[in-house]
Amino acid sequence: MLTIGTLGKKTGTKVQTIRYYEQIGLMPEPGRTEGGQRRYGDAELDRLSFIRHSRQLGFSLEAIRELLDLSDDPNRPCHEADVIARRQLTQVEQRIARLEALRKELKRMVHECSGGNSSDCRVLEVLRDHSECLTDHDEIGA
Amino acid sequence: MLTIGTLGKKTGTKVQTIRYYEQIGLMPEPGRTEGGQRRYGDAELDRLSFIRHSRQLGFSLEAIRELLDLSDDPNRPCHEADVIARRQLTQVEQRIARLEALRKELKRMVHECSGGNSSDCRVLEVLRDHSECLTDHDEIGA
DNA sequence: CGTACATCCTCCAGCAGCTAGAGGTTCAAC
DNA sequence: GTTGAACCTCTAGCTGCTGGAGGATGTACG
Repeated sequence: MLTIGTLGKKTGTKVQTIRYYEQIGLMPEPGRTEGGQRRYGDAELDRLSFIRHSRQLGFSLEAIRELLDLSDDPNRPCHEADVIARRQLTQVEQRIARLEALRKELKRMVHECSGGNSSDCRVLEVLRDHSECLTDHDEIGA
Repeated sequence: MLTIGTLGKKTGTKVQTIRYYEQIGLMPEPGRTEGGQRRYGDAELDRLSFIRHSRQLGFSLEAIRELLDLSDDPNRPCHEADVIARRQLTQVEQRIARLEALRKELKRMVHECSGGNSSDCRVLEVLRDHSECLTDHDEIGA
């Protein structure tokens, strides 16, 4: 039986985060000691590891909820998990593409800086005037 | 003189967002009509364009605040703006690197899915067991 | 058995960067 | 004069946590 602190250490999760996961129903309500402290078993350890690992791969908590539901029911088709993972992959690829565009623009901006006063700073100038940009980057960064 | 709605349309900003920028001091308090409605001039249009464009390039509102301060004072050295832009570039590059690692992992996961039941789903299996991963990806996605 | 103190508990507030809605007023056109 | 779109303020909510106050519990040591 693990305390919440030990569980946190084993999974690299802050204690408050575990309680938060419980609050939003991602983690089950665990057993308690007589005094009211949470105690966890191996099932919870596995579940939290799954959650954490999914987070590291960038899945949203909602996506993780779906994945956990699938994982809980061994008869559901694998296809569903695959769809979620592919969706995540697409999102990651889109974000990379956007960030690449930003990187290009920023690099250009920075390289043109020649070190005078802000009155004739290329960085500020580019920010002032979108028309100097190579790409559209309509959507907001990140 | 522009209404807040027109200013929003010209800069691709929602009305509430403009008011939010005013609230946090990024946009100045504009003049008002007798009835209390905001009216904007060209200076505000330029300023908001600058803010929006910087956001598109991924700068945080805090960074934008610094850039605006620089922009407001033509005697400050360009160097400062350059430092901010380079910092941003570094952050973007780091995010790209992390996302590339995620992409690789997700791709591998997805390709291995052969379409059975969730009981032997590779996607779920990989999520369950971090040790199957190629990379470390300690830090959380995005 | 008593005590120290690390860890636990609940509850509430806050971060970025907006976004949405309620409930009411103003402006501009017809 | 009247309509109706756009404005106003205020509050609350989104994601995914994180931190702190103020107090209870659990365990180790003497």
